[in-house]
Amino acid sequence: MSQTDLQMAAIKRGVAELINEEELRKKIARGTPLRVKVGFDPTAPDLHLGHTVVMHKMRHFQELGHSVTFLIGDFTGRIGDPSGRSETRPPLSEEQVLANAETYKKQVFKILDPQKTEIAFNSAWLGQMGAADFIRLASSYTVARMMERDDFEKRFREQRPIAIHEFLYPLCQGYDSVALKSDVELGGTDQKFNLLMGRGLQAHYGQESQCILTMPLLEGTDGVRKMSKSYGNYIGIDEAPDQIFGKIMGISDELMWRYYELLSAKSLDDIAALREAVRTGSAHPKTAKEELAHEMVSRYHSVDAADAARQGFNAIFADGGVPADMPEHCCAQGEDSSPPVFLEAAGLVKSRGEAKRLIKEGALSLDGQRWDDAAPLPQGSYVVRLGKKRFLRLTVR
RNA sequence: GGAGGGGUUCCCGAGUGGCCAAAGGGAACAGACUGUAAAUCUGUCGUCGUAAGACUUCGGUGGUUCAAAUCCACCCCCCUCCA
Repeated sequence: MSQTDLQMAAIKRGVAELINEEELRKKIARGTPLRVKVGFDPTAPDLHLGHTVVMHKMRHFQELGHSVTFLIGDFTGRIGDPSGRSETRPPLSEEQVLANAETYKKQVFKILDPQKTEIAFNSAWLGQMGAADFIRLASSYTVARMMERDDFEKRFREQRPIAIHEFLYPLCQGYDSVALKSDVELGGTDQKFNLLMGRGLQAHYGQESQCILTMPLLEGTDGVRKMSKSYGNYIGIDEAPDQIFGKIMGISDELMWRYYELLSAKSLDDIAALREAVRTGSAHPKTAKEELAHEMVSRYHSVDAADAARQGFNAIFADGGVPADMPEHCCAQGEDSSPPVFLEAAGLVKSRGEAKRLIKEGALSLDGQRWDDAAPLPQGSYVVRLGKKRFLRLTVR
C-alpha cells in the first residue's frame, strides 16, 4: 500500500461521509501538510463526549503530520448556528462567547496535541469586514439554494420563523474556509450544509475547494437526541471520574455499542468480537460497559482514577455501600431534623412535598435501612440515601 | 398597512364561565424485577399542610362577574393570506 493509501485508510475510519475521496487523495499525494479546519461554536462552556468524536479525527490528522486549526467561532457564535435546531437560537453576548472560548482552550488539549494545533478566532477576519464586503459575500449564494438546507426547509414548511441573520451563519462559516485557505474541513453530519458552503465559497473566491469529512453525531445518555449541553444528556470530559463512570454505566446496552464505535480506541474488529461475545452470553454486558467506562475515565483522568471509579461504583451499586465522598449537611435536633426539612435544606429535593412523596414511595433509607417516618431524627450521624443516586451525610446536633 | 389564526403546567396537547391544579401522551422521579441496562408492572409528578384545606399558575396589564385558562379592553410575541 502506498503512503497515500495508508493515510486515506486512517482518515476514513469512522467517518460518516467523505466529499470527495478522489480530491482528498490528490491533496494528500502532494505530500505537503494539509490545512485542516474544524470550527467550534463557543456556546457550550464544557466539552462533552459528543465533541470528542470530531476531535479524535482531528488528532488522527495531527498524527499523520497535518496542520490542524481549531477555529473558535467567536464571531459566528454571536449569530447562533441554526443547524439541527428547529427553532431560532438567541444570539450570545460577546462576553459569553469569550468566556466560553477560554474554557474550550483549556479543555481541548486533553485530546489534541498542543504543538500541532493552531487556535484561531473567526472574528479576526469576519469582524474586519465592512458592509460592502458582507454584501459581496451574501451575493454569492441564493435564497433558493439556502432553502435547500434541511432545517430551513423544514421550518419554512412548518411555518415557523427563520430570521434573516440565520442565513448569514453558513455564509460566515463558509468564508472562514476562504480566510484559512483550508484543504479539509471536519464536522458533525449536522454540519454538512455549512461545510459544503465552504467548498462553494472557496470556488467563488478563486481557491481550490476543501474536502469535507463528516463524523456521526453521538447520541446523548438518553440514547435519542444528540448529546448536547442544552438537553442535559451529556457527559462532560471535565467531569469527575465517578461521574463519567456512573453516567456511562447508566446508558442502555444498545447505546453502549454506539459509544464503543465512536469513542473507543479499540479496533473495529475487537469491538465486533466483544459484541458477539455478549450476544452469545460468554461476556456479560455489564462488564463490557465497565470496560468502556474505564477507558473513558482513563483517557480524561488517569488509569488510577478509572480503577478507583470502577471500584467505587461497584461498592455502591453492587455491594450496597456508600460513596467515598458525599455532600454533608448539619442541622439541629428538632424541626430541622425531620427528613422532609433537611432533605430540602440540603438540596436533595426541590420541595418538602417532593420529599414526602418520595418517603411515602419508600425511596429514603438511613444507614442502609429503609425509613418511612417523617418525624424528626434524634441526635447522631446518618448516611442518608434517597432513591438510587442521591446521598447525604447528615449530622444532627 | 389590511384580514384571519394562535400563545395552557418540563415538552406536546385538550380545555370556551363554576364539577380545573387543569384530560391525554411524552419526559422525569420513585418502588418491584435487574446488571443504577432494556422491557414490564405500580405509583408520583405546582407550593404549603399528616389531613381537611389554603395559596399561586394557563403571554402581560387592567376590567366584567358571587365565580375567569375560559368573557371584555389595551399591550407584547408567533403564524398565514393580501399589499
